[in-house]
Amino acid sequence: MMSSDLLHYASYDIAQEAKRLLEPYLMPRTLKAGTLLWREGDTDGMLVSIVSGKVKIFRILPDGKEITLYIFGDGVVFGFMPFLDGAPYPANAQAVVDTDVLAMPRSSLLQVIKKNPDVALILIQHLSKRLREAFDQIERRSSRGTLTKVASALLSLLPEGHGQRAGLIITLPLPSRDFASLLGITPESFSRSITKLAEEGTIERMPGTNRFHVQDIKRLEDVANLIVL
Amino acid sequence: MMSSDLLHYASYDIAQEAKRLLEPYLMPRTLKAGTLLWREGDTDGMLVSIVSGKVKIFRILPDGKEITLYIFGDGVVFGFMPFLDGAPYPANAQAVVDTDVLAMPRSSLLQVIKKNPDVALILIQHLSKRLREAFDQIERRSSRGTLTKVASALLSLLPEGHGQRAGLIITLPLPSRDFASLLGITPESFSRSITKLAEEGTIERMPGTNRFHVQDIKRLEDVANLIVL
DNA sequence: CATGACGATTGACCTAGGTCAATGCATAAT
DNA sequence: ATTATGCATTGACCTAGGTCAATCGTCATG
Repeated sequence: MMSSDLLHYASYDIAQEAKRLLEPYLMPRTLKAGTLLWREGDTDGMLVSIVSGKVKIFRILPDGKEITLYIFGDGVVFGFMPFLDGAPYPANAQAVVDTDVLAMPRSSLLQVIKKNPDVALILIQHLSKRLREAFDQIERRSSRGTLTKVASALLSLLPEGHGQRAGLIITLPLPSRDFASLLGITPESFSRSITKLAEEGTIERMPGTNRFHVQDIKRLEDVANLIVL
Repeated sequence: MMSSDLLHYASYDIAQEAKRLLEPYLMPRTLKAGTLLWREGDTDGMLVSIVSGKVKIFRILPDGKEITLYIFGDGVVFGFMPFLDGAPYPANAQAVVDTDVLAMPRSSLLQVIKKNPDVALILIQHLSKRLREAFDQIERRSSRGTLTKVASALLSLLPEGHGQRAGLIITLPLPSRDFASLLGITPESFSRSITKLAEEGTIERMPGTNRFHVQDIKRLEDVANLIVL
């Protein structure tokens, strides 16, 4: 089963704890939209904690297409992989909007780990989480049916307890083009799926915004779960 | 760029070191082909080191299709994720052939980690490796062109220094059906790609075996690299 | 207001590859 | 030897969805 953390915000204590430990070494820095933090293959980089903004982790295929692995949002800590196993960054990182971060150079991180082994445990948990998310990505990209992908993606964006909340409004945290890429589909396909959902009354577009009003959440869940018949 | 470790054998010191540390706690066990080591969602399991055999890590989609995430071979250590972050196993594990393993129950692993923090570092390296491989999977499944996938998969199975070795023989380590699933394609598509490669003289079938003779390695590399023109 | 620019949307088209079904080819079982 | 079983292969078919191109909105700029 997919846990469907499509967008990544730091949820809980792990990130907090990590930040507390690392704080003394973190340096504030502002990244203009479009800035590359590092490229796939780079061996030198930094550990980053996002204060506000969004960073996209992606790969470029030989034919030039890019595939988005993650979109990281406020509070997420990342960029530590090369420190852990010595191998280069496995993907590119780019700020998709103006982004404020706290950053720490390679050397400092190694110091901290030596001094405080607990940091290692925290990193392990981060890695585990990433790995689980990667599995979800694989599943997402392998399962067929764009409609399904879109529906489940929308569901994952619903605010907290969607028991029968009044405000069943979904806000895309990204331009739909980028969102589509995160789902491994084209913007056109994304749009078509939205149109289909709108036509059958499951959701309603809110023109001029990246928002949708959910009319029939039960139906949306059905579509997401591939209930064929 | 993909590192293309399609099949996973323990390559280097990490696994050795891990095994040395864990040895006292490991119990030999034999798994008949088809045995499930654990299911996705299980919270209780074990850490496993393969002595001989193969284990498939896979997920089942809601529609019943299964997607193969890894095939682990001799020497690989795996199954530790739930211990690290407390969450359940993210996928199923099944022996695909009769397999001899050394296994360690959950409780023991926790003890060892407490006693010897270095183990944590080793686990980190394992996790990093897995994560990188997962990215490769994502890339593999996202890139289009079955021919490309098959060609690069075959290349990754070539024995060591394929400078201009005499024996350019590729042996599929799995029935082609399973191999196809690892590539995220159907057995039929796999077969078709092989046929195409054979027709153009790039490889030659060796009937009755899971083997192929590579005639034109340069060409094979070109195909793998998507060199369109 | 007019113009441009950028993204979302829609339509028309086309193809890669999944599905289903038939056939072949081996080894295993009787 | 003969049948049975299981997988690989091939063929025919069909569709999801990628690609390309045209249109439409919306917002920013002069």
